[in-house]
Amino acid sequence: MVAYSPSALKAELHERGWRMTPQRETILKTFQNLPEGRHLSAEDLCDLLKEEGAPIGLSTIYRNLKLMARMGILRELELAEDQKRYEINRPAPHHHHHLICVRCNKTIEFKNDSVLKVGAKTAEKSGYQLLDCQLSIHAVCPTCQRSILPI
Amino acid sequence: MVAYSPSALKAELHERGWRMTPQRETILKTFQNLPEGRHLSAEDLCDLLKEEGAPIGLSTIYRNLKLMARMGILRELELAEDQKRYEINRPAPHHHHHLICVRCNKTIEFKNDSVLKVGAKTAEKSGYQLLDCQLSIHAVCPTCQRSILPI
DNA sequence: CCGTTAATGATATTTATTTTCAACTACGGT
DNA sequence: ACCGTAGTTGAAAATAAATATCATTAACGG
Ligand SMILES: [Zn+2]
Ligand SMILES: [Zn+2]
Ligand SMILES: [Zn+2]
Ligand SMILES: [Zn+2]
Repeated sequence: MVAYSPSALKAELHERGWRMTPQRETILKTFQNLPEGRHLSAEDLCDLLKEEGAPIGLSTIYRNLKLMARMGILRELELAEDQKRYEINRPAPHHHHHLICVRCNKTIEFKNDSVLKVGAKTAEKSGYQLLDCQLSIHAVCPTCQRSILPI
Repeated sequence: MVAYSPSALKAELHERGWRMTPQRETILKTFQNLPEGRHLSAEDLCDLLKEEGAPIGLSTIYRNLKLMARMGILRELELAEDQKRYEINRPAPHHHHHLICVRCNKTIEFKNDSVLKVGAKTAEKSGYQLLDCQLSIHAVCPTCQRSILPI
């Protein structure tokens, strides 16, 4: 789990016989400039780039979100919703986890280095190359506990 | 996070004005009797029940998997695939986490009580009622590291 | 046993994601 | 700087997980 620059991405792509493209650089930079706590779906990103005047086709976005997640550059999150969301994958001390209300989807980020250490050690012990380590706590927030609305 | 019996499920359903049904009991018992390490998708469960001569409609299965996950009875897992998978949610010492190869989806379960404690404490500190706590380690398994096949 | 109302299940629908494929372009080689 | 190869893009079509619809069934309190 390392922080990526556009040139580092380019180098790793070339290692595999792949190419750097303006679209890939745009996507990487967009996530790097996103404030912490912002998690984008594929459509969110598509809309955001359109607004900023640098539109990228939705298929390309889907393809590269998956690619960059599998490279360990992005984290693929399932925040108790019906679509995947992504954020940049940064090492400690930026690395964090998510506490998610399963009813209203309100999400709180929190940090805990010991969990990250457990993840790194577990992967290493089995000879796995670590890409991402995420603790997801599914729970009911105080507001939803009070609400009468059913599960 | 408690272990559920059919009667405990019935009691909690009644608290909310809902009903116990044979289908709900079948689903609960099926997951309780499943060996550790078995994770079923909605369609897996539908097929399994059909084989066992106690078929349940797919809509009913989808509805109740979601319901029981939101009650904390089942865990909803995203095991690096394109569909959600479920398993019974049992407290320590059965509680476990998942190490997932993002390329071949091979999954290893492992236990770590300290992570569960972090989850419980984090939820409590924010006044959240804990339902499930899952550490997902996304990584590349030894076999896939060796393979030439691209990400 | 009855009446109310939640639950089921076959079907239709939605929608996130993937696939297809022709046009484009990154980039290694000349 | 120019080619040629082969990876990439993006619009459109296809796929499939998940949800909604709705007539029928059945749980359960009285
Ligand atoms: Zn986050
Ligand atoms: Zn909530
Ligand atoms: Zn498991
Ligand atoms: Zn693998």
